[in-house]
Amino acid sequence: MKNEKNLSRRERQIMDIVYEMKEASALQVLERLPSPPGYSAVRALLRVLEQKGHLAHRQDGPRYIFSPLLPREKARRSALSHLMRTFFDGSTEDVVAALLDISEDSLSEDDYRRLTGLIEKARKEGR
Amino acid sequence: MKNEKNLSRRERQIMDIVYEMKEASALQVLERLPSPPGYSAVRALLRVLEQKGHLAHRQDGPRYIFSPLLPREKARRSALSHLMRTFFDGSTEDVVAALLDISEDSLSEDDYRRLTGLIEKARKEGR
DNA sequence: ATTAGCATGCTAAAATATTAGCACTCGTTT
DNA sequence: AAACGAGTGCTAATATTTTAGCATGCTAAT
Repeated sequence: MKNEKNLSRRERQIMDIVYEMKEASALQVLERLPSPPGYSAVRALLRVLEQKGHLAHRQDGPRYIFSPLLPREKARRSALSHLMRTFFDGSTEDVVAALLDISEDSLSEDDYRRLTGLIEKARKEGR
Repeated sequence: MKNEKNLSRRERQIMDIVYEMKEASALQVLERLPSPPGYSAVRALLRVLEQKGHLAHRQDGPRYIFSPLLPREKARRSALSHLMRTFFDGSTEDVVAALLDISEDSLSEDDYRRLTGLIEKARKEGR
Protein backbone atom coordinates (compact mmCIF):
# COMPACT_ATOMS: atom_id res chain seq x y z
CA MET A 1 0.00 0.00 0.00
CA LYS A 2 2.60 2.58 -0.82
CA ASN A 3 -0.19 4.41 -2.59
CA GLU A 4 -1.02 8.07 -2.93
CA LYS A 5 2.47 9.43 -2.70
CA ASN A 6 3.73 7.71 -5.81
CA LEU A 7 1.74 9.66 -8.35
CA SER A 8 3.19 12.15 -10.78
CA ARG A 9 1.58 15.51 -11.28
CA ARG A 10 -0.56 14.52 -14.22
CA GLU A 11 -1.48 11.26 -12.60
CA ARG A 12 -2.69 13.05 -9.51
CA GLN A 13 -4.67 15.53 -11.57
CA ILE A 14 -6.37 12.68 -13.33
CA MET A 15 -7.11 10.74 -10.16
CA ASP A 16 -8.66 13.85 -8.66
CA ILE A 17 -10.89 14.26 -11.67
CA VAL A 18 -11.97 10.65 -11.60
CA TYR A 19 -12.70 10.84 -7.89
CA GLU A 20 -14.67 14.00 -8.37
CA MET A 21 -16.75 12.51 -11.18
CA LYS A 22 -16.88 9.01 -9.67
CA GLU A 23 -16.07 7.67 -13.12
CA ALA A 24 -14.95 9.18 -16.39
CA SER A 25 -14.00 8.51 -19.99
CA ALA A 26 -10.77 9.69 -21.56
CA LEU A 27 -12.59 12.58 -23.19
CA GLN A 28 -14.21 13.71 -19.96
CA VAL A 29 -10.84 13.66 -18.25
CA LEU A 30 -9.27 15.58 -21.09
CA GLU A 31 -11.92 18.29 -20.90
CA ARG A 32 -11.21 18.91 -17.23
CA LEU A 33 -7.43 18.76 -17.33
CA PRO A 34 -5.63 22.10 -16.93
CA SER A 35 -3.42 22.88 -19.93
CA PRO A 36 -4.80 19.77 -21.56
CA PRO A 37 -2.44 17.65 -23.63
CA GLY A 38 -3.55 15.65 -26.65
CA TYR A 39 -6.08 12.90 -26.55
CA SER A 40 -3.60 10.08 -26.82
CA ALA A 41 -1.54 11.50 -23.98
CA VAL A 42 -4.56 11.26 -21.72
CA ARG A 43 -5.27 7.74 -22.82
CA ALA A 44 -1.69 6.76 -22.17
CA LEU A 45 -1.89 8.16 -18.65
CA LEU A 46 -5.12 6.33 -17.97
CA ARG A 47 -3.58 3.11 -19.14
CA VAL A 48 -0.60 3.60 -16.87
CA LEU A 49 -2.83 4.36 -13.92
CA GLU A 50 -4.78 1.21 -14.56
CA GLN A 51 -1.61 -0.76 -14.88
CA LYS A 52 -0.35 0.61 -11.59
CA GLY A 53 -3.55 -0.52 -9.96
CA HIS A 54 -5.17 2.85 -9.31
CA LEU A 55 -7.94 2.63 -11.86
CA ALA A 56 -10.11 0.01 -13.45
CA HIS A 57 -12.23 0.35 -16.54
CA ARG A 58 -15.46 -1.02 -17.85
CA GLN A 59 -16.57 -0.94 -21.44
CA ASP A 60 -19.38 1.42 -22.38
CA GLY A 61 -20.26 0.89 -25.99
CA PRO A 62 -17.14 1.81 -27.92
CA ARG A 63 -15.28 3.48 -25.10
CA TYR A 64 -13.72 2.85 -21.70
CA ILE A 65 -15.08 4.31 -18.51
CA PHE A 66 -12.54 4.47 -15.71
CA SER A 67 -13.15 4.42 -12.00
CA PRO A 68 -10.85 4.35 -8.96
CA LEU A 69 -9.94 1.02 -7.45
CA LEU A 70 -9.53 2.46 -3.97
CA PRO A 71 -13.06 3.35 -2.86
CA ARG A 72 -13.83 7.01 -2.44
CA GLU A 73 -14.48 6.57 1.28
CA LYS A 74 -11.02 5.17 1.89
CA ALA A 75 -9.34 7.72 -0.31
CA ARG A 76 -11.03 10.64 1.34
CA ARG A 77 -10.24 9.50 4.84
CA SER A 78 -6.65 9.27 3.90
CA ALA A 79 -6.63 12.62 2.11
CA LEU A 80 -8.38 14.30 5.00
CA SER A 81 -5.96 12.85 7.53
CA HIS A 82 -3.06 14.09 5.53
CA LEU A 83 -4.56 17.54 5.18
CA MET A 84 -5.28 17.70 8.89
CA ARG A 85 -1.70 16.85 9.72
CA THR A 86 -0.14 19.11 7.12
CA PHE A 87 -2.10 22.29 7.60
CA PHE A 88 -3.96 22.00 10.89
CA ASP A 89 -1.53 20.40 13.36
CA GLY A 90 -3.95 17.51 13.57
CA SER A 91 -6.58 19.68 15.22
CA THR A 92 -10.14 18.67 14.43
CA GLU A 93 -11.41 21.97 15.71
CA ASP A 94 -9.22 23.99 13.44
CA VAL A 95 -10.44 22.07 10.43
CA VAL A 96 -14.06 22.60 11.36
CA ALA A 97 -13.41 26.28 11.91
CA ALA A 98 -11.82 26.65 8.49
CA LEU A 99 -14.61 24.65 6.96
CA LEU A 100 -17.28 26.87 8.46
CA ASP A 101 -15.37 29.86 7.27
CA ILE A 102 -15.32 28.56 3.72
CA SER A 103 -18.90 27.41 3.71
CA GLU A 104 -20.43 30.28 5.62
CA ASP A 105 -22.43 31.82 2.84
CA SER A 106 -24.00 28.66 1.60
CA LEU A 107 -25.24 27.20 4.88
CA SER A 108 -28.89 27.38 5.89
CA GLU A 109 -30.39 27.16 9.34
CA ASP A 110 -31.15 23.55 8.62
CA ASP A 111 -27.57 22.87 7.64
CA TYR A 112 -26.35 24.25 10.95
CA ARG A 113 -28.87 22.10 12.77
CA ARG A 114 -27.67 19.04 10.93
CA LEU A 115 -24.06 19.83 11.75
CA THR A 116 -24.83 20.15 15.42
CA GLY A 117 -26.72 16.89 15.14
CA LEU A 118 -23.69 15.15 13.69
CA ILE A 119 -21.53 16.23 16.57
CA GLU A 120 -24.14 15.30 19.11
CA LYS A 121 -24.39 11.88 17.57
CA ALA A 122 -20.63 11.35 17.53
CA ARG A 123 -20.39 12.47 21.14
CA LYS A 124 -22.95 9.90 22.24
CA GLU A 125 -21.45 7.09 20.25
CA GLY A 126 -17.94 7.96 21.25
CA ARG A 127 -18.16 7.40 24.99
CA MET B 1 -1.67 32.97 -9.16
CA LYS B 2 -1.68 29.63 -10.90
CA ASN B 3 -0.15 28.10 -7.82
CA GLU B 4 -0.57 24.70 -6.25
CA LYS B 5 -1.11 22.73 -9.38
CA ASN B 6 2.29 23.46 -10.85
CA LEU B 7 4.35 21.46 -8.41
CA SER B 8 6.11 18.23 -9.20
CA ARG B 9 5.82 15.28 -6.86
CA ARG B 10 8.95 16.02 -4.88
CA GLU B 11 8.14 19.68 -4.77
CA ARG B 12 4.74 18.94 -3.30
CA GLN B 13 6.20 16.58 -0.76
CA ILE B 14 8.60 19.26 0.34
CA MET B 15 5.96 21.96 0.52
CA ASP B 16 3.82 19.71 2.66
CA ILE B 17 6.68 19.11 5.04
CA VAL B 18 7.45 22.80 5.31
CA TYR B 19 3.80 23.62 5.92
CA GLU B 20 3.58 20.95 8.55
CA MET B 21 6.68 22.19 10.36
CA LYS B 22 6.01 25.88 9.69
CA GLU B 23 9.67 26.18 8.73
CA ALA B 24 12.49 23.76 8.09
CA SER B 25 16.14 23.37 7.16
CA ALA B 26 17.33 21.18 4.31
CA LEU B 27 18.28 18.47 6.77
CA GLN B 28 14.91 18.50 8.49
CA VAL B 29 13.20 18.18 5.13
CA LEU B 30 15.49 15.37 4.12
CA GLU B 31 14.74 13.43 7.29
CA ARG B 32 11.02 13.52 6.62
CA LEU B 33 11.09 12.80 2.88
CA PRO B 34 9.92 9.35 1.84
CA SER B 35 12.63 7.40 -0.01
CA PRO B 36 14.91 10.32 0.69
CA PRO B 37 17.40 11.33 -1.99
CA GLY B 38 20.82 12.77 -1.25
CA TYR B 39 21.39 15.97 0.63
CA SER B 40 22.25 18.04 -2.37
CA ALA B 41 19.15 16.87 -4.18
CA VAL B 42 17.03 18.28 -1.38
CA ARG B 43 18.93 21.53 -1.42
CA ALA B 44 18.50 21.81 -5.16
CA LEU B 45 14.76 21.36 -4.80
CA LEU B 46 14.55 23.93 -2.07
CA ARG B 47 16.43 26.39 -4.23
CA VAL B 48 14.07 25.80 -7.11
CA LEU B 49 11.04 26.22 -4.89
CA GLU B 50 12.41 29.48 -3.64
CA GLN B 51 13.14 30.60 -7.16
CA LYS B 52 9.60 29.77 -8.21
CA GLY B 53 8.30 31.90 -5.38
CA HIS B 54 6.92 29.22 -3.11
CA LEU B 55 9.49 29.47 -0.36
CA ALA B 56 11.66 32.06 1.27
CA HIS B 57 14.63 31.52 3.54
CA ARG B 58 16.25 33.22 6.44
CA GLN B 59 19.73 32.57 7.66
CA ASP B 60 20.17 30.73 10.94
CA GLY B 61 23.82 30.60 11.81
CA PRO B 62 25.44 28.60 9.03
CA ARG B 63 22.25 27.23 7.47
CA TYR B 64 19.09 28.30 5.72
CA ILE B 65 15.67 27.94 7.24
CA PHE B 66 12.87 27.86 4.69
CA SER B 67 9.28 28.88 5.13
CA PRO B 68 6.30 29.14 2.75
CA LEU B 69 5.57 32.42 1.08
CA LEU B 70 1.86 31.76 0.86
CA PRO B 71 0.61 31.94 4.45
CA ARG B 72 -0.61 28.73 5.97
CA GLU B 73 -4.13 30.11 6.37
CA LYS B 74 -4.45 30.80 2.67
CA ALA B 75 -2.90 27.52 1.67
CA ARG B 76 -5.15 25.50 3.88
CA ARG B 77 -8.31 27.18 2.74
CA SER B 78 -7.39 26.38 -0.80
CA ALA B 79 -6.40 22.80 0.00
CA LEU B 80 -9.57 22.24 1.96
CA SER B 81 -11.74 23.63 -0.82
CA HIS B 82 -10.10 21.36 -3.29
CA LEU B 83 -10.52 18.35 -1.06
CA MET B 84 -14.15 19.17 -0.45
CA ARG B 85 -14.81 19.34 -4.16
CA THR B 86 -12.83 16.27 -5.08
CA PHE B 87 -13.97 13.82 -2.47
CA PHE B 88 -17.09 15.24 -0.85
CA ASP B 89 -19.16 16.74 -3.67
CA GLY B 90 -18.70 20.08 -1.98
CA SER B 91 -20.74 18.99 1.02
CA THR B 92 -19.72 20.59 4.30
CA GLU B 93 -21.67 18.03 6.23
CA ASP B 94 -19.95 15.10 4.62
CA VAL B 95 -16.57 16.53 5.49
CA VAL B 96 -17.56 17.04 9.10
CA ALA B 97 -18.92 13.52 9.27
CA ALA B 98 -15.69 12.06 7.92
CA LEU B 99 -13.71 14.25 10.26
CA LEU B 100 -15.63 13.08 13.30
CA ASP B 101 -15.16 9.56 12.14
CA ILE B 102 -11.43 10.00 11.93
CA SER B 103 -11.11 11.91 15.18
CA GLU B 104 -13.59 9.92 17.25
CA ASP B 105 -11.20 8.29 19.64
CA SER B 106 -9.25 11.36 20.50
CA LEU B 107 -12.09 13.76 21.27
CA SER B 108 -13.08 14.61 24.83
CA GLU B 109 -16.37 15.94 26.15
CA ASP B 110 -14.84 19.38 26.11
CA ASP B 111 -13.80 19.01 22.50
CA TYR B 112 -17.33 18.16 21.49
CA ARG B 113 -18.61 21.14 23.40
CA ARG B 114 -16.16 23.38 21.62
CA LEU B 115 -17.17 22.01 18.23
CA THR B 116 -20.80 22.68 18.93
CA GLY B 117 -19.79 26.12 20.07
CA LEU B 118 -18.02 26.80 16.77
CA ILE B 119 -21.10 25.93 14.79
CA GLU B 120 -23.32 27.96 17.05
CA LYS B 121 -21.02 30.91 16.59
CA ALA B 122 -20.94 30.56 12.81
CA ARG B 123 -24.70 30.26 12.69
CA LYS B 124 -25.16 33.49 14.58
CA GLU B 125 -22.61 35.39 12.56
CA GLY B 126 -23.84 33.99 9.33
CA ARG B 127 -27.32 35.41 9.28
C1' DA C 1 47.68 27.64 10.51
C1' DT C 2 45.92 23.22 8.99
C1' DT C 3 42.38 20.33 9.03
C1' DA C 4 37.73 18.64 9.58
C1' DG C 5 32.89 19.44 9.42
C1' DC C 6 29.03 21.41 7.56
C1' DA C 7 26.89 24.50 5.08
C1' DT C 8 26.24 26.61 0.35
C1' DG C 9 25.86 27.21 -5.26
C1' DC C 10 26.08 25.36 -9.52
C1' DT C 11 26.17 21.84 -13.29
C1' DA C 12 25.28 17.97 -15.78
C1' DA C 13 24.01 12.99 -15.86
C1' DA C 14 20.22 9.72 -15.15
C1' DA C 15 15.59 8.60 -14.48
C1' DT C 16 10.76 9.59 -15.15
C1' DA C 17 6.94 11.74 -16.94
C1' DT C 18 4.65 13.63 -20.75
C1' DT C 19 3.35 13.89 -25.15
C1' DA C 20 2.25 13.01 -30.13
C1' DG C 21 1.92 9.81 -33.87
C1' DC C 22 0.93 5.74 -36.22
C1' DA C 23 -1.50 1.29 -36.95
C1' DC C 24 -5.45 -1.10 -36.00
C1' DT C 25 -10.56 -2.38 -35.06
C1' DC C 26 -15.29 -1.87 -35.15
C1' DG C 27 -19.66 0.36 -36.36
C1' DT C 28 -22.19 3.48 -39.50
C1' DT C 29 -23.16 5.97 -43.29
C1' DT C 30 -22.93 6.90 -48.08
C1' DA D 1 -18.22 -2.31 -50.13
C1' DA D 2 -15.63 1.87 -49.39
C1' DA D 3 -14.91 5.59 -46.71
C1' DC D 4 -15.46 7.83 -42.40
C1' DG D 5 -15.45 8.56 -37.42
C1' DA D 6 -14.40 7.40 -32.91
C1' DG D 7 -12.45 4.52 -30.17
C1' DT D 8 -8.21 1.60 -28.81
C1' DG D 9 -2.85 -0.09 -28.09
C1' DC D 10 1.74 0.66 -28.62
C1' DT D 11 6.15 3.16 -29.46
C1' DA D 12 9.39 6.46 -29.43
C1' DA D 13 10.73 11.41 -29.17
C1' DT D 14 10.78 15.28 -26.03
C1' DA D 15 10.58 17.68 -21.77
C1' DT D 16 10.84 17.75 -17.09
C1' DT D 17 12.17 16.04 -12.71
C1' DT D 18 15.32 14.16 -9.81
C1' DT D 19 19.59 13.21 -8.47
C1' DA D 20 24.66 13.18 -7.34
C1' DG D 21 29.02 15.40 -7.60
C1' DC D 22 32.23 18.93 -7.36
C1' DA D 23 34.07 23.56 -6.01
C1' DT D 24 33.81 26.89 -2.49
C1' DG D 25 33.39 29.40 2.03
C1' DC D 26 33.13 29.72 6.92
C1' DT D 27 33.86 28.14 11.82
C1' DA D 28 35.81 25.51 15.25
C1' DA D 29 39.07 22.31 16.90
C1' DT D 30 43.52 20.26 16.89
